[in-house]
Amino acid sequence: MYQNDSGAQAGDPRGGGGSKGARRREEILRATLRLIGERGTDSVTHRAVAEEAGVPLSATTYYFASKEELLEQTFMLAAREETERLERLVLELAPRSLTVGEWAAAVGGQLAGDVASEPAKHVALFELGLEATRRPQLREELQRWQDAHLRLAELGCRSIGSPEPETDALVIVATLTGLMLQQLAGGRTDFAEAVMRPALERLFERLAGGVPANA
Amino acid sequence: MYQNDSGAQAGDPRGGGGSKGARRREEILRATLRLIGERGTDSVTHRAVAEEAGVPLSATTYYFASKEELLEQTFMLAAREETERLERLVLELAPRSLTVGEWAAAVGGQLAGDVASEPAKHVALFELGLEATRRPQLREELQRWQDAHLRLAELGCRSIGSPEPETDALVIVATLTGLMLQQLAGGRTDFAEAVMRPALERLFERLAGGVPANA
DNA sequence: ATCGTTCTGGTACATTCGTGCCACTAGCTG
DNA sequence: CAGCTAGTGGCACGAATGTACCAGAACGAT
Repeated sequence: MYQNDSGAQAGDPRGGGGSKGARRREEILRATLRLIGERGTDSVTHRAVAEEAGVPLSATTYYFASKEELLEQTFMLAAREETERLERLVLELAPRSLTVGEWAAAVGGQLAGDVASEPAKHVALFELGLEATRRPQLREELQRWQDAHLRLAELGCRSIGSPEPETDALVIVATLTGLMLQQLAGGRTDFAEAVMRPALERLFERLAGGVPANA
Repeated sequence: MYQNDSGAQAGDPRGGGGSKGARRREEILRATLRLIGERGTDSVTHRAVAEEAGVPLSATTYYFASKEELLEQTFMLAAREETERLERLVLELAPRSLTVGEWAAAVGGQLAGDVASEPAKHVALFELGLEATRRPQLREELQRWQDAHLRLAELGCRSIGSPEPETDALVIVATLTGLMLQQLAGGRTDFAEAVMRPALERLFERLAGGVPANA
């Protein structure tokens, strides 16, 4: 039995990693993610996923005991990847002692770029986040995810000399979440420059202590 | 034919408003909202809605031509009500020239209270917002909704003397959205005091110009 | 080569789904 | 009264769904 053996996935899922079966498993998860983002959670059926992934119907029931499990695992994959990406960004930026304006530009640009280049993935993350509202197991994972975000934001806040890094991290994570949602819902192409950047510049600048971003 | 005649609903839907049929129509919409919030968009089927609303199956197809239309109308009902509620709050607070701390307490308390007392409704709003990502007609309504929020936030910003009310409104709406999402996902009972209030106090205080909230 | 496990791909089935249909009642207009 | 429209409620149908099942391929270990 391969099912329920969720501990076997590759730690490094780039290109050719993982055993043969693990790759197929991941293909299925990615297909699910694409479906959720493009056509909504309703459209996730074993058949639709199988077709999207290019595998026979039974492969989806082989790797995942039920539709519930399929959705859970999809969320965990997406959340893990997203956290890693964010982690890379912050850990790369933090030691450089940037100005607030540079932080805003870097974070905003990266975030808006990510959302714009993979909207389906981010829509799916929100959908799954809401799904987690109702499923205890997903809820736990979601909580871990939120905590990771908070820690990263706190790190950034300390790096710009925030006097209240914990509260500020709370505000920043909430704002970033809200902005991502706005970008997804609004669909404008100039979101990064027209909304995300100015909003973050203003926010970071004020939180840092009132120094104008371009001073 | 009653269908597609979406202009007929009551402007004042308390208790006994609207014609006989309009009340049933609204009952169906509210049942749908409850279902979405408690069991997710997937669980919205004609049969489930009918049972939840206490009407026969055919009533759902009589008042709404399709499942799509049912979801659209549900979103519009929820969005309209939510906007009205927010509008009432801001219009009541704005002329009172409150301090930033009072603003934070009022807005945060109200918002957290609303979310806590009707979590299903707010989950449903987010779900439908995501759905709007894919449906042009819903998207338009969502845009109007966002704009209303922005205008209200801008009004509040001017009332606390923000030097950049437009950008600040952007930040505030995004933050409130993110905080609501956090409250829904986290499920902690002390969210209002432990998270929402301090975050908003800090944010409002900084945006207003750096005066401590309790000064 | 032979065995056991992992994985594959096809098919079958009971259930649930959206929706169309129709006979019927309620309530108003003349 | 008749007649019309809005609204009601039960039922049926074809399509889609989750999932079980099974015969066999692939493949490492002995």
